[in-house]
Amino acid sequence: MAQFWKPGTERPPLLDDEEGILLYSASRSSSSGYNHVSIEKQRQRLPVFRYRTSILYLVETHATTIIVGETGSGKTTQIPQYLKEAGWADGGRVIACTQPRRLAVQAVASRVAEEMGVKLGEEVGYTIRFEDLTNRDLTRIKFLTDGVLLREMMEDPLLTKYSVIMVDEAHERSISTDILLGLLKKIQRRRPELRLIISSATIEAKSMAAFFHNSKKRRGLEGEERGPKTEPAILSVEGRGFNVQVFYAEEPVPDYIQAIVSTVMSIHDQEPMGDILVFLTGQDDIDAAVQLLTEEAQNNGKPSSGLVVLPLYSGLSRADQDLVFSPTSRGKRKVVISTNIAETSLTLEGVVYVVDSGFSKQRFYNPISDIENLVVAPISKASARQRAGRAGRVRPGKCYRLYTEEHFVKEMSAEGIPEMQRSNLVSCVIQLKALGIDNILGFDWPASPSPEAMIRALEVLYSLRVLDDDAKLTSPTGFQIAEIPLDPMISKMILASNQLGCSEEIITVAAVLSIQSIWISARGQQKQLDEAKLRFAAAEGDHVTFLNVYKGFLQSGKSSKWCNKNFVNYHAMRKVIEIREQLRRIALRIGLVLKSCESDMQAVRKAVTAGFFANACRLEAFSHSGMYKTLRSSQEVYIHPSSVLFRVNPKWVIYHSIVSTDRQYMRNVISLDPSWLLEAAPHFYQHQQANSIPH
DNA sequence: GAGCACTGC
Repeated sequence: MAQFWKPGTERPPLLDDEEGILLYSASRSSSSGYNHVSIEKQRQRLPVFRYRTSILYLVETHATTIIVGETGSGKTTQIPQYLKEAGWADGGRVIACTQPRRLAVQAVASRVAEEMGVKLGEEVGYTIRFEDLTNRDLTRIKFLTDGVLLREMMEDPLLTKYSVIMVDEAHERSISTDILLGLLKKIQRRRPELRLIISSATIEAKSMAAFFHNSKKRRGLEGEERGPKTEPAILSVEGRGFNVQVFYAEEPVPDYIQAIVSTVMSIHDQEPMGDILVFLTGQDDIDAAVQLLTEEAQNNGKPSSGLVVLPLYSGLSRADQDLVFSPTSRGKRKVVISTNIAETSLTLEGVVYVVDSGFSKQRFYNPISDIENLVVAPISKASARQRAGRAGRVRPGKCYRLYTEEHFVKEMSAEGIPEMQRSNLVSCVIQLKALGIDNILGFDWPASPSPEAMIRALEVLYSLRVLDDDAKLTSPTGFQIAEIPLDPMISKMILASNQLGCSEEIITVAAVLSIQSIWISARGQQKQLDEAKLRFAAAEGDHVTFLNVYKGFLQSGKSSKWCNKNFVNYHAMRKVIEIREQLRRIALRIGLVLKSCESDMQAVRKAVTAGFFANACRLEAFSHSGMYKTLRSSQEVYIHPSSVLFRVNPKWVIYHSIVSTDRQYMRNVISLDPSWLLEAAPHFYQHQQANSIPH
């Protein structure tokens, strides 16, 4: 059994994306009827209210204000209202507040509309992909995802309609937040009247302030006293979370699944009621832990019989995910074993105990091989605090860390590596180019990506004929591709389909490729899933198989029953329809002609080749193990067993992506004729023609 | 015959 001790008194700051929304709803339900508290009273009770005047003063006098706010401080819902009350939305101007996630945008916007007593979509509105609930003439406070605001910059690079832009959850450091921060800093120089509010966690506040501290004086303002101060202001607002007591393992834990089982069992046996949330890395570990714990609880006789053990990860069906939100019956204790999804994206009420493995799966990008890997790695201190905070939402809680305090203090980094420094930058570079940022290598980022990754992205875009010899966007190809909100290789495939007469089919393929999976994750029902797949399987490969599934879905009248019968994920298919519809509109806007090639799958395969020529592979001549080598760099790769071409092993294939485990597996594969490579990308393959491509 | 942290446009 794992042993813990308590080091002094640590009170983890509680960061949360919902920003007190749940506290509101709790007080509403408890006060319904006799103890009614007016919305105005509720607003005044929030910690942020005490800082109203200071915040307005700082925003008035500083170009950038950094707000450090903890859970339930109310900053997200209140600050935009304070700004509006102070006149920042007068004269047709708009106050913007960005969020990293769609759900948060919707939740916060509807709460603010309710508080202001206005109809959502009028004075208060929101915009997320596929959904614009704003009114050009009426909306004064607008919530949106940071990705949407970036897209808006393509129409209006200086974001002229906004008087104040609040970037919320900036400490999460997503790629779009970082690009946005870099661009907003540039806009500030051109628009001294614009005000920025950056909401951030404690650790990040100083580096954020340093980033926005503009040492260069603005032209025309030297010696003059007008205009806001360029040095950012920092203001801290306390939260409303409960105290969480933190315990560390005495010794390093050799097997964290086993440690989780014993820790959960001892909490269950010794601690008062309250649900347990366990953070693990991925599906495999979670399923193993759920099974072990369930067995343990059954063997352990009566004190443990009240455990309800549930897994939580994004690959679960919607129904299985919803189980973790259903209330437990009296005398039962819920144990949810989760990935990082419960760290920020989903909030579980009723959690009093958190068990933290100290690890998560993180993406790392290798610009040399151009491959992104998922690796189990230690989390940051910030992440550990965030996890602990999940125990203090309803009452004081406890957090059990399955690592030593020494490890926490000495080994764990203060904050995680920003996504920007762990990713392929192709989409990011094209977006900046489209905004007229020519000197990509000299761009002022909150965290600079490696030059290798930048150069690799420029190379890929050059090979796609998106950038010319001077690294400028080509016309029309480069500009058209920048308009399409997808990976540039997919966008290039769409453009090619226009000439090949198969755009109707290719936008379907593009929509399917841009979501996780269209199949139901079928643990334990693998055989049935494989059989279902065979009903749609096409000899050409996975892309054509997707077209068959899509056709079947339409013929069924978009039926969820049909989906379940065929192991197709109904929610994924709804998303495919939405994305496809958006792509259709964009295609028409950029001047493409929508045309079906009917049953000419050669056209479809050629279009795929036009976008993904760099991912072409050849089967090794004497290989019976299905080994392929990439044409570009002679890397050893294999067709993933989930592909319809697994064991079919056509001589030439193109893959959509690589999953690396013990081998490099190609996911989503299509066969091709190698002569198409020269047709699609002569510049890329000419020099290889002599030795590798037959003609 | 094997494996997919999480967002977002």
